[in-house]
Amino acid sequence: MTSYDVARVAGVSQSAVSRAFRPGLSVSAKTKDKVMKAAKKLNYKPNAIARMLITQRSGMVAVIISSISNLIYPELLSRITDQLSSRDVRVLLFTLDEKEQLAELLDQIWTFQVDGVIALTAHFDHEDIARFEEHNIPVVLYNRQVPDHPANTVCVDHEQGLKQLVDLLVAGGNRRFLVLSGPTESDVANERRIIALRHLSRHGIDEVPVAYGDFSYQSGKDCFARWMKDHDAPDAVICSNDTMAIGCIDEARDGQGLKVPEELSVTGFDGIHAAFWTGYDLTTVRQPVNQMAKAAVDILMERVENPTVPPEKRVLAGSLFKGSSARS
Amino acid sequence: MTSYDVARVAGVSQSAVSRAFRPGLSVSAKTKDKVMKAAKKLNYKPNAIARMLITQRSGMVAVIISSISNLIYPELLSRITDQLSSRDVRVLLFTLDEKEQLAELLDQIWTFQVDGVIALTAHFDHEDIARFEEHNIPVVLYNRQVPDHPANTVCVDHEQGLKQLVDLLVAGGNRRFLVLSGPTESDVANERRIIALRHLSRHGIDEVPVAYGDFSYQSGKDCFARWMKDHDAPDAVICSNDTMAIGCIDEARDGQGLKVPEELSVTGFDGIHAAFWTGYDLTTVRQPVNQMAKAAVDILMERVENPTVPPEKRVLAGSLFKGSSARS
DNA sequence: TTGAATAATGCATTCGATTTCAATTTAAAA
DNA sequence: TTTTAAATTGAAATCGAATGCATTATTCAA
Repeated sequence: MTSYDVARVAGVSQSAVSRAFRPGLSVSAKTKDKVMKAAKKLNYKPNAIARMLITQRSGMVAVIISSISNLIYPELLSRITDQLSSRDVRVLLFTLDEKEQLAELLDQIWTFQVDGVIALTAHFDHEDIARFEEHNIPVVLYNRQVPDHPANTVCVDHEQGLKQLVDLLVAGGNRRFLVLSGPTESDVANERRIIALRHLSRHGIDEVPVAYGDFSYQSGKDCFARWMKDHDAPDAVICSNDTMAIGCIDEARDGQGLKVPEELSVTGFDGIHAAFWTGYDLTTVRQPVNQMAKAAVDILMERVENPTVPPEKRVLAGSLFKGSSARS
Repeated sequence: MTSYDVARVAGVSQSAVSRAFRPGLSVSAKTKDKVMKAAKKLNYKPNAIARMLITQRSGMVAVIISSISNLIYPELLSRITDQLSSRDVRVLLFTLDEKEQLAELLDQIWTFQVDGVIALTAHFDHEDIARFEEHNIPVVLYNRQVPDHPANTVCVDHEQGLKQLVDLLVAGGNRRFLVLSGPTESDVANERRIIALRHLSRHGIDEVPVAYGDFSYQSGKDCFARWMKDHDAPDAVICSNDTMAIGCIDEARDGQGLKVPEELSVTGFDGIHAAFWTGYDLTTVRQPVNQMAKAAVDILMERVENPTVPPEKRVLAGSLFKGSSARS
């Protein structure tokens, strides 16, 4: 079923059919009506691919996601998809586990002529961003900054969130800290670690030890277990994300026989669903996922409409959730 | 950068460029080499959209997902995406929360000319399947059967998995059961409930009470709490999925002060990551997500290549995981 | 060396809609 | 009723690659 078929049945030209289906174009009510009737009869729907080819707009946005197992991403992905689809834009989903796959992935993205990209991934440096600029494809990064390169970014306010978190822990009497960080390759991990250490230092708490995991539950468990082999238990463990914090709590309780929070405070970051399960009831900083998804889509689509709009970094405040996993 | 540009630089025809980029077509090594050199120089990549238009193949598969918050889906989605991308097929992601949005979603799918559909959703009846057949778009359903309508399906073997689970519980001395089911609108919930009840009955255990939730953590908690208001604690709760089971355990421990598994056995179904966290260590039936994702993609792509292949239902065995959430 | 069979190549058409431009119709103003 | 401006309309070009067909170049056997 093509627009020509509809045109024949409706007794108008093919151009008229096309115009009838695009809003705001010059068609008389009578013609439009004839076209729509014929279209309904033939069950005609305009072919999106032909439209993409001629308009040079695909109506698709690539969403690139690493480690979907990080539980913050499913919800984020869902929200982003909803936001985009309310603007009549589709999501082309790419997963990216290894940095090595990036080159191939970028080729795919060019050939598919996506209108824009939302990157929920760490495997993206300023060179990659530059390549998108060459192709005039706007990109929005999530919780990620590229040093020395202005880029569209949506970030949770780590500074503000971690300040509140650290203040709360110190006020609760915690003095001997351990920071359980994500890997040093991760900007988010580095930022969270450095900021947490800085705020501790402002309370006069220095030389705080750091153990490194990979954001996973298992690494939270293992890192804490390894630490406890050679050290006394700290008062509090500040984890880079909720998943590690949950691993740490499980290890503390079941592996080390420590009571949380009586003998050990544990905090997370993100506000994943599981953090609020009563078995954990994590003290954590919640990312405003809805607003962040909306912000990412808003920023992106504004640049899609108008490519000359300069890059923007939008920082959204997180909210401290006072659970029962930490003395406070 | 179009194939014409490359053709000019390489000193060949546009057809030659096209042929150089498609495998198995008749081009001499010399021509191919000239084309590739020119393509590299111009940084040319074939335009996927133009290709779609002429070949009538989009190289995209629609994945429709409801309730991404069901923790089995993120992993599944990730596996499916990997499987598809290894076949050089992209994922167009759609979320579908309300049945009402389905009509609009289907329109989108037609216009985008996807090569196939993988449906991780309950909102799909045989009428919808029939419409896909009309459009010659193959569909694979996940853990879902459409009565009286042959359809491509990948299912975990509920029968076998639940038999093992029930046998284990009975062998462990559990006699007084409660079934915590997902909603009756859900086929999966119905199947799991009915099969569990049947197997209990084979052990002479009849008239087992059922409470209904909606697969969510909160509903697991709430249902169990509500049940305990008017009843004595059962020996064991068989839940329709892991998330409800986790909710049930949290309510049992923190709300009702019951020891799991000493005073209450709780089992789940699915094998989500959180089920294996030591805080829960759920006895559950694990879906072989990798194989199921692969099976779904295999079945789908076979029908994409050859639309006359008849529908197939593939049932994969789950594996019983004996955690410490149930006496056994 | 010749002829037949095969491989390589280019021309021109095609996919299905959008859009410019010129022609025509309609509406409004005089 | 005539003139002018505005709104509709259709013809034709366009987006960028794939491909059937006819032509030319190559290979191999005789």
